[in-house]
Amino acid sequence: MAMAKKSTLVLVAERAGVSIASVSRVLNGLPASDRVVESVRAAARDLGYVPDATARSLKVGKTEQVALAVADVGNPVYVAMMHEISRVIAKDGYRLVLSSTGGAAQDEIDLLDNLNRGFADGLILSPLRVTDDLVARLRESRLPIVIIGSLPDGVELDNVRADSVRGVGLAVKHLAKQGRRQIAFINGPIDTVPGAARLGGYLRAMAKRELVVHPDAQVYASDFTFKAGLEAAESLISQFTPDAIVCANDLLAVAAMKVITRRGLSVPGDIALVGMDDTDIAELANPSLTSVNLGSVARARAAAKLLLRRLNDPGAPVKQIVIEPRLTIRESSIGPAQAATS
Amino acid sequence: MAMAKKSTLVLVAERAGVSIASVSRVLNGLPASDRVVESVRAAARDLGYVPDATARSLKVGKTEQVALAVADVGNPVYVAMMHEISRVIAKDGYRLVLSSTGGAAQDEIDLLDNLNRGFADGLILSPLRVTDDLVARLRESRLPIVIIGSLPDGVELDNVRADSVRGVGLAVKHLAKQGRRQIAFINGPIDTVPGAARLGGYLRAMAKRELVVHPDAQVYASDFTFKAGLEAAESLISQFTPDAIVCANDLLAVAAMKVITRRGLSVPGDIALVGMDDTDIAELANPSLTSVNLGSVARARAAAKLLLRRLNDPGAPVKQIVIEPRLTIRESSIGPAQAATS
DNA sequence: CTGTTAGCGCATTCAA
DNA sequence: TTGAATGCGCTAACAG
Repeated sequence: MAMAKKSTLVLVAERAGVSIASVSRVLNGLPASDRVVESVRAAARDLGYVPDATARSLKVGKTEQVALAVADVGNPVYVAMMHEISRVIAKDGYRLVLSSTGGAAQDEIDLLDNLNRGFADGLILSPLRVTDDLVARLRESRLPIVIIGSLPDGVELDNVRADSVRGVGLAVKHLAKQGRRQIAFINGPIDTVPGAARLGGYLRAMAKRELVVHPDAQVYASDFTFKAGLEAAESLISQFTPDAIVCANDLLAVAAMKVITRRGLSVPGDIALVGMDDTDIAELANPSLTSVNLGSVARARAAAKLLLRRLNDPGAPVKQIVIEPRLTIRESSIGPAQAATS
Repeated sequence: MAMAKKSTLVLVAERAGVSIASVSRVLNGLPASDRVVESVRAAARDLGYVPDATARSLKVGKTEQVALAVADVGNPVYVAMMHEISRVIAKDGYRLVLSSTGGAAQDEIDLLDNLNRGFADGLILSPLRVTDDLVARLRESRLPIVIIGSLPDGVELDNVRADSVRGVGLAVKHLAKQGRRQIAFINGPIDTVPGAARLGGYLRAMAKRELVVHPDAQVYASDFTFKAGLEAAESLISQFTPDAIVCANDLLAVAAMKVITRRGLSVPGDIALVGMDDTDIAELANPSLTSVNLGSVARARAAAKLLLRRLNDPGAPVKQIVIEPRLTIRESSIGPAQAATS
C-alpha cells in the first residue's frame, strides 16, 4: 500500500512463514495448500511485493520483449504497423521495444549485434535496403527474426510482404479505366526494396495496357518523405504534363497534390492521383486520396503472429506470407480528365 | 563469426586462460595487463561473445530501458515526441519501450504496477486524464517518472508542459488581427487535461478582446481524432457560421477543413482555420494549416533530459518546465474574410 | 504439498 | 594486477 522500499521473495517468505519456493509457487499459480496460499497472498499484499522482471528473465531465459525496427518512424504506415504489432504481442504478455534505424543497412547490422545481447526475445524488422551483408547477419542471428518486406530469393527467413507489383498494377488499371492515358510515376529511391518493386510494377502495368511511358514521366524522390515529394513533383510537372500520377506512397502523393493545386490545376479534374499504403493521411487529404492498400496492418499482424509462433516453437518451418493489395478508391481519382470531358 | 551457439564469460575465460573476473574487467575497460587484455579480446572475438543484457541488469540494477506511455499512438504529435525521446535517450545508451495506454487512467495505473517489476529504469508519461488515484500512485512509484502535461497544483513530480492557455491565446489574437470576429472553437473532450486547458484559453482570449462567444460557437469532439473532428465540425457548421475556427489540435483542424470545403466554402476565404500542435500534417494540409506550436519536440527533449538527470541523480530537486508556445502561420488563416473584402 | 538447493550470467568484493 | 568467491532475485529440480 504505502511506498514499500523494495521487497523480494525472501521478505515475503519470512513474513508468510514459508519457504521462498512456496512463495514462488503461489505467485505462479502452482498447486499449494490453502493455508500457504492465503498467508503468502497476505504477506505479498502487505509488503507490496512485485516480482522482479529482470531476475525472472535471467532465470527463465525470456525477456518478454519484442524489438521492432523500422526505417522511418515519421511515416504513418510504420506507425500503424507499430501500433498493431504492439497490440498483438501485448496479448501474449510481450512488450514492444523500439529500435529506430536510419534506414541504412549498417544501422540494422548494429542493431542485430545489440539484439544478441538478449534484451529482447525476437525481432521484427522492416529494412528499406537489403544488402548481402545484412542477409548474412540475419541468418547468423541467434534469435527469431521476422522480416516485413521482400527478401532476395532463397533467403529462408520468416517473412511477410506485400505484392507491390500487383499493387501498382491496381493503380494503373484503375486510372486507365477512368480514361487516363498519360500516367506518370513518382517513386522513392530506386535503391530501396519498395522503390525497385514499385518501379517494376509500374513498367509492367503500363506495358500490359500498351500505355506509353514517356521518359519524363518518371521521377524519383530522394526518400519517401513529403518534403522529397514536393521536389520530385515539381520536377515532374515542370517537364511533363500527365493526366494522372501514381505515387509510391501517400506522403509523396499528398506532396504531389499540393504542387498540382499550387499550379492552379485540379485534382482529379486535371490530374488524377493515386497513392500507396492507404494510411490515415489518405483519408485526411483534401480531396481524399485514392490509395493502394498494401495491407500494412494485416502485414503487421501477420508478422507479429509469425514471431509469436516461432517464439513458442523455434523449430517451426519457415513461413513466407504474401498479403494481397487492394485499391481504396477516394476522390482524387474519380471521373474522367477535364480535357476529355470538355 | 559463424553462428556461435551462445558464449558466456566462462567460455571466454577458459579460452583466454584467465579468470572470469579478468574477462569482465577487460570487457568493461578496467585496468589489466596487456597480455590479459589481448588474450581476452581475441577469445571474445573468436567466440563471438556478446555480454548478456539481462544478467548485467540483474547485477547492476539497471535495465538501460526507459518506458514511454502515451494515450494515442495514432496522433502525430505523440509520434514526434516518441521519436525525439528515443533519440535523446539513445545517446545515453537507453532503449525505448513503448507502453500504449488507451487514455484511460486505469490503464496508466496498471502500467505503474507493471513498471515496478523493474523492466525499465524510468518512465515518461503523458496522461490525458489525471485522476486523484493516478496522482497517488505516481507519488508511490519506486522509480523515476517524468510527466509530460499539466499536473494539479502541489504535485511534486518532474514535469514539462506547454502553456496551452497562452497557445490558444496566440491563435485567437492572430485571427482577431486578421479581422475575424466570429471565432468558433472545436475542442476535444472537456474532461481531459488538454481539453480543459484549451477551453480556458479560448474563453479568456475571447473575453480579453471583447469578442462575443456565441453559445453555438463551441463544440466538443468525442476525442482528439480526425473522425471525431468530422462530426464535431459538422455539428458546429450546421448551427453556426463562424468566420474563423480554432481547433484543439491539428487532426480536428484538418477535419474541419474537409467539412468546410465539402460545403462549398473556402479556407481561409470564408473561414480561417488554426490548429494546435503544429504536427507534420499542418504542413501537408491543403491549404497548409496555421497551427500553434506547443513545442512538442522541445517538450519531449526536455522530458527525456529530465529523466536522464534523475536517473543519474535520484536526489535532484524536482523540476517543472514550461515550454512557451508560438504560432506557425501558414495559408489557412491569412488574409481577411471574403465577406469583409467584397 | 513443501523446503532445500542449485544455478541463470554477470560485476565486484576481498585476498593473494 | 589477478583469481576465488559471493550474490543480484528468481524458478525448477530434487528430496522429503
